[in-house]
Amino acid sequence: MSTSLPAPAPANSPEPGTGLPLAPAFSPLYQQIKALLLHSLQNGEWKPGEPIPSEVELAARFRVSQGTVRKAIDELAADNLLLRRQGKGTFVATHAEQHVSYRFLRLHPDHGNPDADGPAERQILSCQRLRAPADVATALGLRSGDTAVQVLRVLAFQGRPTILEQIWLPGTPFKGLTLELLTQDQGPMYALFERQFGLSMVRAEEKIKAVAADPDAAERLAVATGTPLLSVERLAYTYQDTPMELRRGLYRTEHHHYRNQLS
Amino acid sequence: MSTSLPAPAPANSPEPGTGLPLAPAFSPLYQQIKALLLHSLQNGEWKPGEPIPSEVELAARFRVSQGTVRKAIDELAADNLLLRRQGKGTFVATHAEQHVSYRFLRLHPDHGNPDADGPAERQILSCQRLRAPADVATALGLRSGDTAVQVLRVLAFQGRPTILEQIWLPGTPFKGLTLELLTQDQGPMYALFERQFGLSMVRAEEKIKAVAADPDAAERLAVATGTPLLSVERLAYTYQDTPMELRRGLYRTEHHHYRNQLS
DNA sequence: GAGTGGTCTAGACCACCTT
DNA sequence: AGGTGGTCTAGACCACTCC
Repeated sequence: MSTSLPAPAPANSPEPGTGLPLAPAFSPLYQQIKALLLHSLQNGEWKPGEPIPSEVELAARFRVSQGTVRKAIDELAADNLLLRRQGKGTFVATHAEQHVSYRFLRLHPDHGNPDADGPAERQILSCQRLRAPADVATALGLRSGDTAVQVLRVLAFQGRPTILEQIWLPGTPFKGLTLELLTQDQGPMYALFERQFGLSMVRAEEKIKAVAADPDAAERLAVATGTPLLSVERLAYTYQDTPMELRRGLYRTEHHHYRNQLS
Repeated sequence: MSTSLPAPAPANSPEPGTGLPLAPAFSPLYQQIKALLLHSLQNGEWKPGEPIPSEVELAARFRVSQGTVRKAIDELAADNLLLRRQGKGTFVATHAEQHVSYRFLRLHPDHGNPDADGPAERQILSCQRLRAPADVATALGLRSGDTAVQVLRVLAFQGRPTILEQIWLPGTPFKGLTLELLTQDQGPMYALFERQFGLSMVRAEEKIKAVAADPDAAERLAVATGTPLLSVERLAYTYQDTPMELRRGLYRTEHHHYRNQLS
């Protein structure tokens, strides 16, 4: 059998017209399947939390052996885009109904298990539509002057304000995001983004520094000005690897720490 | 064919003698192969940087199909214990001759690529054998009062002292570690551990906080007392998941940041 | 050309969940 | 019982590396 797909198959061998096979342009079948699955995910054909079709069904749809779709799904599951559950099916990953309440939050209490603090108390301070500052526009791929949504909020654990966040979102995809929506909602903000705007935050990069609390941050976090804080700048991406959120957080670390696994 | 191995096969079905199959005790063949490969790695049968036998050879040795050893190797490669190179073979991961000079160091310069700073200038401040403090002993699984090696060092980038590290190692496995050895060596410290002591650091956990520089750290890092610093406490493990190193680092972050990928 | 890892297939069987 | 994902096999062929 040929290693390319019937209908939407990308070129799999060096272009016959050109004499310059600069890029080998070889992509395995399962990678093509993976790309097709990714398209279905980003098109919303299967929504977060829902099951995708079974492996045999997908194999039939793509005219491919089950082993090949298995390998495609394996990679998507390794990237946490899909979730396999033996005997039940394969499900689209979601930030809602997750056992860990905040999938991307790496702050843990110093003592006890990750959820020892109980649920976070959340307080939205503001939600405004502004012209994106230059650095924000750059990070989010906006044109300078484009409008963006800025959200300020504080998370408290056990009554102690611990995280102050400044969140920037591109204005167009997030049209209709209001303070009411944010205030009434409970559960992770990323779950709300999935429900209300069909935007799934799939991966993120964080840049961490140690900074001194300025007077404003110090007041909101109830610490002395100059207290060392973790500065966590997160850029979150959707399926298409499009940056969709810039989040600047200040974390108190007297009773918590940022945890990371290396390998 | 049965799903257990001829010679050293762990029980694969509920024990016939007991009526309490509390743990299903089912482990797939490829997991058993993986465990055998891990033993060979930790026994030093194949050393860091060296190739392991080919898939067909391993399949013959274990009386198993190539696909099964493939799956075992796949998982070890995903954990960064092995490195596959098409056409050449599968190699034992190493901290030496790695393209990235420090596999576990997540500190990046704010501008430019990760290696824009050039090689780090390293200075060993001290290397002593001491009785392990209680917290160190606990972390390393030592008895209180056991002897440990403490190393202090500073890393500088572009002439600017940036990292101050206090490293604790269990005394017995690291018998013979001296200041001379550390000073004369070039290349990552973990590579020296592999060569001299046959100990491979395979994964690590880091706990990060923001702290103020105390007078001593401030002097060694050439900053003002009270300057916010990243406190990075790393516990590094060998193959057997045995903690083998406790490393407490203070990072300056005026021109660098700690980078992390979330998914 | 020979050896290595990488892909793809087809079929059998197993473990888990639901009905 | 029937569906789902999970394991294992055997064989064919492909891409990459080295001689």
